[in-house]
Amino acid sequence: MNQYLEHLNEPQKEAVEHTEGPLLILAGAGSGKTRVLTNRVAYLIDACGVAPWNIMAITFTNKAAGEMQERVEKMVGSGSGVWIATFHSSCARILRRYIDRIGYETNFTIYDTDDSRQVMKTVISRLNLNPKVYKERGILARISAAKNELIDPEMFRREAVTSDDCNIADAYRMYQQILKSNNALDFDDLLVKTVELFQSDPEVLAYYQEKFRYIMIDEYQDTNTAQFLFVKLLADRYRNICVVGDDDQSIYKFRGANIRNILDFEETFGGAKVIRLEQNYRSTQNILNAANDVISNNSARKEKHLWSDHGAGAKIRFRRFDTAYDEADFIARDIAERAASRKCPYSSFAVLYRTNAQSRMFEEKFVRENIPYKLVGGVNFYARKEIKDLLSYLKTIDNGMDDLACQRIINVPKRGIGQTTVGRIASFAAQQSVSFFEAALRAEEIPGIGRSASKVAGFTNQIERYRAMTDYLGVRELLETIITETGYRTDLEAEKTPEADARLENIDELISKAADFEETGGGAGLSEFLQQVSLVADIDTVDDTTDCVLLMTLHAAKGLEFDSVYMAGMEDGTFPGYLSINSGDPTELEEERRLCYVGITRAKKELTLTASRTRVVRGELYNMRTSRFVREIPDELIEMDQETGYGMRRDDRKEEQAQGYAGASRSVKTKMPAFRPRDFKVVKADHLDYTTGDRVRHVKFGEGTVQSIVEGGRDYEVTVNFDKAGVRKMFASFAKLEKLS
DNA sequence: GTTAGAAACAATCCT
DNA sequence: TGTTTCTAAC
Repeated sequence: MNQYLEHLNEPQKEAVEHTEGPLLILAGAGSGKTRVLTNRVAYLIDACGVAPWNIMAITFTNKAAGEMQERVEKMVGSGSGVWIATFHSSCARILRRYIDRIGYETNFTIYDTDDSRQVMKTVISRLNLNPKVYKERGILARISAAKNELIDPEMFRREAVTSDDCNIADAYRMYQQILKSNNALDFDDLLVKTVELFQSDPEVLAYYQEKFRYIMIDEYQDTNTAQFLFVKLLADRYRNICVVGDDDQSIYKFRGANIRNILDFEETFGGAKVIRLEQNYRSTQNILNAANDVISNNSARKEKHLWSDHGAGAKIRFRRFDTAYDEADFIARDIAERAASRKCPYSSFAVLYRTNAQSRMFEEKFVRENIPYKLVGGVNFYARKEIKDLLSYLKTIDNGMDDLACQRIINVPKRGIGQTTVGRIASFAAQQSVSFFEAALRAEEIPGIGRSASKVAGFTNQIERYRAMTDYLGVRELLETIITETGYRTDLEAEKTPEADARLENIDELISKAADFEETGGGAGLSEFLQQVSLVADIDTVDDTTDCVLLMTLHAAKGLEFDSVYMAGMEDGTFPGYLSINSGDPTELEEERRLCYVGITRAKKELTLTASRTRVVRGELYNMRTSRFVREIPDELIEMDQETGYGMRRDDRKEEQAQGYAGASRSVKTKMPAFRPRDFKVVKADHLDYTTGDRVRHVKFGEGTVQSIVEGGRDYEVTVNFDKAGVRKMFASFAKLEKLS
């Protein structure tokens, strides 16, 4: 038997061997689809003699792409040449080569959400739209939705009926104009423009159709219309398309994912073969049963029969606490205890929650318990101010048309170029219809610019020098030059605050990423570096070599698995989120339920669900009911907590009536200001354990010496000279300083 | 032109 | 609660 068929079950084998024609693999959670995909690639190359460069595999994350690439290379030898990438990177790669055929330049910039918002702000003010009615985020959401459906500004305009829609259509058109004049694309454009390129240039399309004779798409249930068309166009010639997905794991409707893509696959690609993978190799039967019970409450889905031969395993634990504080505390301690007693690595644990805002408390508790952890998501590394500043330098150097990047750094670090000057340059640029940078080059011509002209010239000279340097300097060296010469580093070093130090660390990290890129990038240039950097997802930065607990949202956990999973915040209003409860659209609740299904099925051996009776949302405290999803799991699968009595799973009668903030309406929320978790921190201690001159430890700043203690009305104000973090003033009740003997 | 402090405002999930 | 924008003073 072929080596790539060994250790596979029957349907898996069938999936690997079915190489010609359209194939739909309905792969339940944990059914070994990644294995099937990698083996299928290897099988195509080794057994069918397909050239590696004729194969394309689309994965959901860069991380998954990297892992798959690695595994394939291990099987068929290194340098396989198979194209394995995400939709977005694939499109970026294609556009880097051919976008000049549709009127952009190949060194285009990719705008992130932040950049898009900036652009939209100008659009709103230029169109004189009422900013009270038209928020950037809202308009951008509409535009994004349109792009996902491949609706361009003209079509949007034609279909607009209300005056509101007309305004949005105008905004959409102007937004695209600005992007184009900046030679920039937003995330959605990457797909839209690639499809546009394929549709308008038969030569390019034919080239890629010929190239990608075998196409595989993972997580097909989460593709949107633009992605579907991209795939459809590419596969049209050879029709060797294999898609893998699970309709129960479709969790990206908000991003335009169209579940019809997977449901209609057989019709779209006539004669498609369908294979179901229903044996689960990941979880115990208890976990699987819980997942099945929850998901069976959804109506629109393909029935499946997932089973496992791993045995029943441990019951699912459910714990309920008074506050989210206690909840986080329990999870941190529980993990610490289990990791120690079982001698299992921290990386076998994960804490999953619905929203990033929930992560804060876990971080705090994990620091306190000394548990190594990695927070996935939150503020994206590349969204940090210092990183965006430096990247804007690179963008300005790389793409002189990117006005946004240029305006961002023209006065960073301070060069004495203020708003008024920037405004004058911008209007001159508009009037002459040149880019902002070009206008800056001709600063002397700008009326009223006065003495600032020389300052502007200093900036443009600097940028032009850097541009010349790109010929002989790599990205890393260029970055280092910028950081030193502009004084960016010295400015931060002079600050001597922990925040500035953190920024410096981030900058060093960026430099090492640049160095990394130089080593592995094969001589690729600045545009490629910037592209790679703009397309990294949070989850991509997780490396499995460091042993730590992962904290992340349920969305980010997709595709991952852990021995022990903690799902926190199992409350109506938190999860499912109140928006989905109050929307009146049952499909939104079903999507949340699928998210719950995804979460449960991440667990291999152990699943712990936790909830809190109260939760602070935007500074206000609400009473919470246990999540309906918890109640959808039958009693016999759940082990409750006897010791503390916190485990009462069903809310008692009274609580059932008490209105959580997810209740029928928002007005019935219960405010309990006296109970705010913050409040009992502000209670002044009657005495302090330490006094002036004592050595103390702070959870964040480390060790230091107490310089003075001032008794204030509500609290003691303590001044501490920390060894690492310097002198800090703080309130005793917040600082929780610990005396060192 | 720059800064800090106050007021206003916000609403998942992600490339 | 946390962040961004506005305003007033340096």
